[in-house]
Amino acid sequence: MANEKKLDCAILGLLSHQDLTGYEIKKCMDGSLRFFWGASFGSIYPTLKELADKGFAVKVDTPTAGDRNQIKYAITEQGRAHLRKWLEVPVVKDELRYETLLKLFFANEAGVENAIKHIENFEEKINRELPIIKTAVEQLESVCDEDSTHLYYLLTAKFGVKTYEAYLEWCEQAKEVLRKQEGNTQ
Amino acid sequence: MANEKKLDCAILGLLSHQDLTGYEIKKCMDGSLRFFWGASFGSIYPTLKELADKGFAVKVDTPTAGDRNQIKYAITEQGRAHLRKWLEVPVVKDELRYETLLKLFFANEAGVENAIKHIENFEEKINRELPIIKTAVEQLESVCDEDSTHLYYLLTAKFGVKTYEAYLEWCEQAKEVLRKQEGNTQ
DNA sequence: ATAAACATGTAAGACGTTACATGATTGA
DNA sequence: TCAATCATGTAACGTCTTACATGTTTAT
Repeated sequence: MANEKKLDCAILGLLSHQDLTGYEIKKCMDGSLRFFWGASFGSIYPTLKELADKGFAVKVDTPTAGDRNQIKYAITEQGRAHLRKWLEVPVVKDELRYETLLKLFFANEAGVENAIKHIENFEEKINRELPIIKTAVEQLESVCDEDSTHLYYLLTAKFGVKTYEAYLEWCEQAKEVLRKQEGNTQ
Repeated sequence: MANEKKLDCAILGLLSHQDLTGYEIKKCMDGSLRFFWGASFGSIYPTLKELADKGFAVKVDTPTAGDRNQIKYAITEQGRAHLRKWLEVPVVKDELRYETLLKLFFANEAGVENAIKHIENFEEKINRELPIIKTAVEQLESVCDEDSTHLYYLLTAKFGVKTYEAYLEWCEQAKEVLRKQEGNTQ
């Protein structure tokens, strides 16, 4: 019960908000879920078929946009029940793999400048993403009474802002420490 | 070049600090790398063999503790070169999968109380871990001149403190928002 | 016309976890 | 003596990514 395939639940969750195609699901993953979840086409399409096989989702006819190759899926009652059951089970594990920190941890082998470079790359990426999330927060704050799904989206976006700001503070601090070191040994 | 198997590099990195057995490597993963990397025995032992096959590591005789079933590994010059090469390549991607946020994002389907529960579970876990990391920071700060590997360890630990504190702030905020909601709709 | 984005899918392979199997050593 | 920890390993299985294959539609 606790070890459901998570992509199943992620997709089912998206379908619980609205009917979607595989392509649109990918866009959600790269959009609102971007900073805490991800999936490739190569996993989305097969999973969507599995979901249909299990009766958790069904293809729906799209009268709109006639014969674009689209296949829209809708969640079924069974699918909704499955999703709900998963939601009620406690989280098993948040899986974090910061390649940046891994490289930093072993940076002794490659030198201070190299370490600073990794931190700067990380910082740049965060600086690119943060304004996007902040914009999302503002938009969501203005509409979050209309639909309670917005509220949860808002909370995850706020999580993004909090952590990204913490990242940036750390980057400053870490660079400073390393620059001092640079003077001493190198 | 950029797509090295990361566990190879993580283990090589640990071996660059000191000779280790598979069991000890696992303890490092569950210790100092805990909050940003992880690996199971089922991946460590086979990887260690692969590393030996490739000439990146070698078994070393342990005169100490004679015939305990230990197999200690040491990094070779080739292994060190491989590690250095990986360290010099920019980070490909930090992979974050917050199951907690995934459940929160779709919490509309299971209700406010369920959402609060997930946040509280998350909060508890962070509250358990944070003092451990803080202790590590203090210890590292007192010895970080002796050995520059300590400096990098310290920086990653500080990252942990920063982000964990941000998590906790967010938890408070998020619970407050949800408790307000609870009054309104449920 | 043509590039970008839309749209779906498969196959191969990499990677990792869980569960199992086995046994020694240490400390209470 | 008995539980915990030390210690190594394999097999089955699940999951995901990458690369490939294919074709349409839209906007410039």
